[in-house]
Amino acid sequence: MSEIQANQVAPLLKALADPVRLRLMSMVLSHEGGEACVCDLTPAFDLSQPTISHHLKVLHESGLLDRQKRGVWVYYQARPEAMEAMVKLFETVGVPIGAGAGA
Amino acid sequence: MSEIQANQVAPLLKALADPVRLRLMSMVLSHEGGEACVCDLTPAFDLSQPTISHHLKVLHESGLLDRQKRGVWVYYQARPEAMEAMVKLFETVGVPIGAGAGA
DNA sequence: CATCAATATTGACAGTCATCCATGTCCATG
DNA sequence: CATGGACATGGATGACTGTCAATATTGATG
Repeated sequence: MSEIQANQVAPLLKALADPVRLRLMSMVLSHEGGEACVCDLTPAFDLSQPTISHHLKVLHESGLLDRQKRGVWVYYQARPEAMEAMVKLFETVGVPIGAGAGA
Repeated sequence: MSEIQANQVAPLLKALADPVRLRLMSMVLSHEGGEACVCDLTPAFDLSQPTISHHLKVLHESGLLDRQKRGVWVYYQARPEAMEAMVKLFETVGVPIGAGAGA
């Protein structure tokens, strides 16, 4: 792995290397339609709304989540490459995605 | 993905979420015998020896690398689970491991 | 236009991190 | 036992991060 590649991959891993952001990704991926409104995500955490907004921004700016505003609500959806990476990651660590067949 | 799982996986990703540590893992994995001496690794970076030692410690303590002292030299080798995870990760981002057939 | 609800932004703060220099530890060897 | 080389540890420091409270922005609705 070249230095250049390392410098490209590391920020993506950094974006995922947080329990809250991992769970956010997981929730978006497993949510109906592959997308979730902020209002679906925020209540699942014991964190303030700005904090969740911050984490979603990190995931968005690192290219893992797409943003889409619909009316007053904002929907986030995993980008295809992110989805592939997350699925492989979850596979590796034994996390079920859609069904409940984890190790 | 449960909160517990997220709390388990995040530290592993955090350990990998650094360009230097990614390259260290890659170098150890692709090195002959799947192991590398610190003296093999340090010269590849423009960093001080203590800094490399620190990164190796992080990888070791997160369970990704095993340590083995042989005489004056210390050899690091990837643990099997780490190897699997890294291979999948490299697959996902298009990094060749042994041969040179990357995208 | 005034108000309310959903989300983002700003500013602040404590904690963590990557890095270095200096030094310590351990082992081989003369 | 003294020396030198390989590696680790400790301490310091500047940069970044996760979090919150307060506030701004935007869209729907009366």
